[in-house]
Amino acid sequence: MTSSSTKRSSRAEKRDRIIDAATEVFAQKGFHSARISDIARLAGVADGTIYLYFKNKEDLLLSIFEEKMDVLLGELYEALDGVTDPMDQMRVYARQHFSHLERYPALAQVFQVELRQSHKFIHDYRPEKLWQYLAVFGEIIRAGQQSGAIRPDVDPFLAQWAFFGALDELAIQWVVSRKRKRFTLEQAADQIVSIFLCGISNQNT
Amino acid sequence: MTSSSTKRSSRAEKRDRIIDAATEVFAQKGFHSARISDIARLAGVADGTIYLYFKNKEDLLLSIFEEKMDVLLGELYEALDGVTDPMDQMRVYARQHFSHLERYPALAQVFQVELRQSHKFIHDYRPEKLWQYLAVFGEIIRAGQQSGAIRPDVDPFLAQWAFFGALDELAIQWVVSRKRKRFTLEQAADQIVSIFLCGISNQNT
Amino acid sequence: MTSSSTKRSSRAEKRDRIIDAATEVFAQKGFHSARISDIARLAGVADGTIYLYFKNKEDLLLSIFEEKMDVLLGELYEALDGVTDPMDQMRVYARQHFSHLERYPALAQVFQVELRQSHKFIHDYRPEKLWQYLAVFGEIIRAGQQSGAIRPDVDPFLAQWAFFGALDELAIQWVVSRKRKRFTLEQAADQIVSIFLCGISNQNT
Amino acid sequence: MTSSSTKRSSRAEKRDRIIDAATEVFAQKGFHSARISDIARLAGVADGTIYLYFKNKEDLLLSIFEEKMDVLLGELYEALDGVTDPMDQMRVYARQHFSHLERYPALAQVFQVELRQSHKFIHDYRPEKLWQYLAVFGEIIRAGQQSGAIRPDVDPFLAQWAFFGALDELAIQWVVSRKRKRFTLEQAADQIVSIFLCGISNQNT
DNA sequence: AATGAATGAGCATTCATTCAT
DNA sequence: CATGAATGAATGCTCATTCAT
Repeated sequence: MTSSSTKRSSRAEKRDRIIDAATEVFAQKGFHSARISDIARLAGVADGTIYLYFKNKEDLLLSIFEEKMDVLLGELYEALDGVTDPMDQMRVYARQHFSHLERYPALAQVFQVELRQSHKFIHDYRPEKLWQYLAVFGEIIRAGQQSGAIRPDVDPFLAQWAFFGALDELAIQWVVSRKRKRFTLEQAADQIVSIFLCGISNQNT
Repeated sequence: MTSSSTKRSSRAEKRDRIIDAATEVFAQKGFHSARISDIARLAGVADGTIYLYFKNKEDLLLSIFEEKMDVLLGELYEALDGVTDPMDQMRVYARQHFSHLERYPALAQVFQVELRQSHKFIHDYRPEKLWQYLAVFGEIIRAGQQSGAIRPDVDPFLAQWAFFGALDELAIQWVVSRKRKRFTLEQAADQIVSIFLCGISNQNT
Repeated sequence: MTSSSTKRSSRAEKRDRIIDAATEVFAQKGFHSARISDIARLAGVADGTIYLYFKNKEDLLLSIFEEKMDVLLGELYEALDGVTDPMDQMRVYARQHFSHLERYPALAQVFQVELRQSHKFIHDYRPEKLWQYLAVFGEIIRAGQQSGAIRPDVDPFLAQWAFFGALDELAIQWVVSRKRKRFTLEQAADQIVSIFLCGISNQNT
Repeated sequence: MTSSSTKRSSRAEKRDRIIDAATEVFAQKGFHSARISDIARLAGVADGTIYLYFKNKEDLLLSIFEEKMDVLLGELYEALDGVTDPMDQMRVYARQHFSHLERYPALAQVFQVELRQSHKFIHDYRPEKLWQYLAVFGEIIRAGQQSGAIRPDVDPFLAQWAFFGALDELAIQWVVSRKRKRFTLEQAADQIVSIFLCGISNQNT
């Protein structure tokens, strides 16, 4: 390993340490109450070092989003690999989404709660990674419509947001009802998929 | 009219003026950027006066929620009055929800965006009015299950959140995409209801 | 005394207390090392109160200049009152200038040293009060030229800056050589006036 | 040329590059706003390298003063070489002073403005090179007094500061009124010398 | 000698909230 | 009830300087 590659890897590693420390601290104290010095201490670096890697506190929050959305997207593609039936794809999509939140509780808190405290994220930011994530669902619908498995009068754009909204709301409720979980995410995934696939009406069965 | 009732009504009226001013200012500048003095000026009162009516800035935000949820609930009950078919009830529910947001854009901004900037609202607050609003939907489902119109294996609790999440997410997208709306809320309402009722699968038609 | 005049006078009085405290602290610790909290403590107000009267730390410094230049100008006019001979006027001008610095050592430090630490004062600010102060000297020259007492080939604009520069430099030297004064300001005033009036050449006597 | 002398000369050359870069950057952005990294980039060295040649940022500023005062002094001696008449010597002194500032505008900015932003330069530093520069003028006066050309009651110490103050103030005004120069330095030099030599009174001519 | 990544001290300023009038 | 002047807590960020390589 060359000196330059050592430096590069140590640089990336330090960046990761900061991202992870920030995720923990943001989850624990909330974005606004989290102090840069808290994050620095947990990451084992000086306050100023954070600013060598991130423009400011908000950029650090948005970087968590970018970084972890990459992981989430990667896992999604992997999970969908080989699944061809649109109904199965949706089930995999929902389960994978919730499974990720379940495995990374601090990240779940940041994604479902803290990120939305950021005025910038809500107002100015263009969360392209999220759109890409949603577009996967949109594509499932379009493909299903092509194959005739899905009703042609469904608007893929609206449907993907509705589906995501359902997932997201249940994820939020699951995150904020820390103590007494009223449901498991697996149950939730299956219900949502079932409703989206078949509706709730009894008339068609 | 007695002097005391005059005072009472003037007190209530002043409270309303503050609530409305706060809604405007929060919508315009965002919760965190909004200054109490901005709200006071718009309401035509002194800064300190606001603290005679509300405990603090966050209480003011939450009071908008409480106050306006009452209106929203009232309108919902009114709109559902006389509608008996569960399917029709859901359609009315969704349309009424969106219609309200459409009529009060500043309030929509506060409900869909600013309210969620409040650490307290997200973490500690128990938004009972929201639960009550959701429970109306849950009851529709339960009644439909009683009458056999709705599948018995649908969990009303999860379904109400999923439905609300879908409505909510589309409402957010509609609010934040200020300039170029990609859809009307009426379209969105009908799609969501259609999907919830019948699902997206083609197999049953 | 009406309530409003009481308020006004207490307001002006508080402003004065802050100005005086700032003068002391700036003189003692230097502009950059002086902390707002130091000034607030000495003035007997809260840190934030200072910002009700001044835009920021630099504005506070420049306000000392404005405020005290008014006093300086007032004293100058008073001292020149009734003096008609240009030569006498110049002598009065120089003595009055130095006498003021001598009586207010903290202010002298601020005027001669700290004010010039302000990037804004040097670069952007238009010290109109200073120009007015200088213009008094320029007028003396012009009047002297009218009456024939002063050489017509002297450029009043250049001469006023040269004269002020001489006064100013000696004032600086007097201020910074805190411990061992090598001269009195009275001596200095007389020498400068003598040189300006008669030059240093021996040929004319 | 030995290797060591090569190194020494390259060392001196690098030091000069840093001095010149610092002069430019200080003149352009002001002492406080100038960043060491700006200077390093312009000099083509690493940030840390500057600290191999200078103790700190302030030392760098003062080193510009020391370095360039040597040049100024050298030029002054050269210009005065062969001039024997005290009156001529003063004229040469003033013209040489201003001519130097005119030829090196960035240096003029640093000398007339930025140097005085340094708390250390004003308070603690003993600018011996400046005293030496002034002493040349003091010597002219003393020699003139010996020869009878200059009034014996002129205090050479006060006169040299007064003369320097006049030169200095006009230099500052010339530097800060970047856009619209109200006078040329040549005019200024001649006026000052004329006033110092003959005074402004009309009575002696 | 040279590098440049890492350090960490240091503080002006805002504005929600209070309370004397 | 209403006012609005006064309060004071609370911290992100910069950048001169260091030092391991």
